[in-house]
Amino acid sequence: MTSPPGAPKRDTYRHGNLRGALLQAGLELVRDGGPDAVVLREVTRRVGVAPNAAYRHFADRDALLRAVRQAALARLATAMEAEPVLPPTADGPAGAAGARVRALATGYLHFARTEPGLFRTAFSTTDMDDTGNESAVGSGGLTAYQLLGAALDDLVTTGALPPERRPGAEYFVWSAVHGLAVLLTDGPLRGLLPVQADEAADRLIASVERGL
Amino acid sequence: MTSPPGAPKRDTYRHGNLRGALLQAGLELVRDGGPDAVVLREVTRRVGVAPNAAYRHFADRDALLRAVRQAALARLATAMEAEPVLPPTADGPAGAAGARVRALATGYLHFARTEPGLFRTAFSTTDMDDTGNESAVGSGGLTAYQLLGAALDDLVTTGALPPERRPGAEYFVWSAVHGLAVLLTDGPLRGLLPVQADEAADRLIASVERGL
DNA sequence: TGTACATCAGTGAACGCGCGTTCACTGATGTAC
DNA sequence: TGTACATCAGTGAACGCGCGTTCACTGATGTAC
Repeated sequence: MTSPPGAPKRDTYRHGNLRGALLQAGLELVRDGGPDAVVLREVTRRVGVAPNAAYRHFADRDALLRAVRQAALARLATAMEAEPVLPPTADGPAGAAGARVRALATGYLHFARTEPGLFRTAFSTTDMDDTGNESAVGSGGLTAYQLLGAALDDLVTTGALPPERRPGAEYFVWSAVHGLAVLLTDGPLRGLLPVQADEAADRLIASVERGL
Repeated sequence: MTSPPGAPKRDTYRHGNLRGALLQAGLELVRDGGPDAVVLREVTRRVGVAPNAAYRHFADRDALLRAVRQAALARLATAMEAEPVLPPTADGPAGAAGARVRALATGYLHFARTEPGLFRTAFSTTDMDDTGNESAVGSGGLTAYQLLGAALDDLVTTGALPPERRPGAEYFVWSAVHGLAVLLTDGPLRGLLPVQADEAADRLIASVERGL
């Protein structure tokens, strides 16, 4: 009467939280394998359930993948919030606001490099359910995009950023940081040594501040 | 004795340039569909040849995909070279060098937005055959990365960029431009109207120059 | 407290699909004599 | 110039695979009386 090895034991007929378990398994798969690793049969296999059981909780494979993507986006937001803010380089509230922006950028890059599978999944395209929607928020209740926007607003109110340069500023910051993250994670720069990547990240963040 | 409709006619037993034809078909598929659209059976179908005929010219599906990727990278380099250089904003060689950098960035973004499938394929990851290698060069014989490097060197020799800021500068410029390209093409910013995307691109390029 | 019943989460078997790849082959082409 | 032959590009048929999804089902749970 032993369960098959590696398969999760289950004593009740009902699972209890199958939806959550499927999502969790999806996240694990995605962690090393990216979005394509969300294979319905494999996900149910991991949870120890028949393949079609998933259809009680997700309309189809794509719905499951979307849920996994939202969860990955939420983790990104959480990682950005959690990144420690280093001592400001300048005094006063303006210096603090700058330090906050740097922390967000660092957190973004750190997440991408530590969790490349989750990062790739978070930005894998399917349809238009975007970063700004739904359950993509971090522990603070804001999305990654909203965190950045708020930090840039602070830059303006503290006088560190001229108001006329505020519009569209998030596209610039986001692009630079996202670009490096993608190049390091998935792209031609994936061969860089960690030290080199660190240095590239530092230089990039400095250049971004200068460019704002 | 009519050939099946849509299938390319072939009067000789030998194809003549099957390798080239397969590559061409791969590029067409990739153009709308990205790297996953390189399906060996579909490629041979388009060329009007038995599926296994491809194995005379490519070791396996992945080898074909790699060749397509190199071709896509080459087209990117060509597009960057071909982008017209706008009148410089400053006089002298320094102004010209700046205009050249702007043209490269604009060409990059233009290619990504005009040919999202090719762009995505060019940077789709498989193994370590990188941008800098093999047949990824444009019509001028340089890769995209080399074009950028040369333009940044000119910035230094003309005095527009302090030499101490030259090291690693390509990572910053490349990241910013690549990041916007990815966000617009594949990512959360793909919903932007063309006008908005244009403006974001202009602002980004201005910020990058400021940040250098 | 006990019984009848509706609900609905999970099952088991099956489907059709298109894929990449292998095999032994065929027959046009180019070369050696 | 003519014939024999080796080469090797493309063929035809078949393979095993794992996938997503559908179907009619079973049986534990929770509720109504």
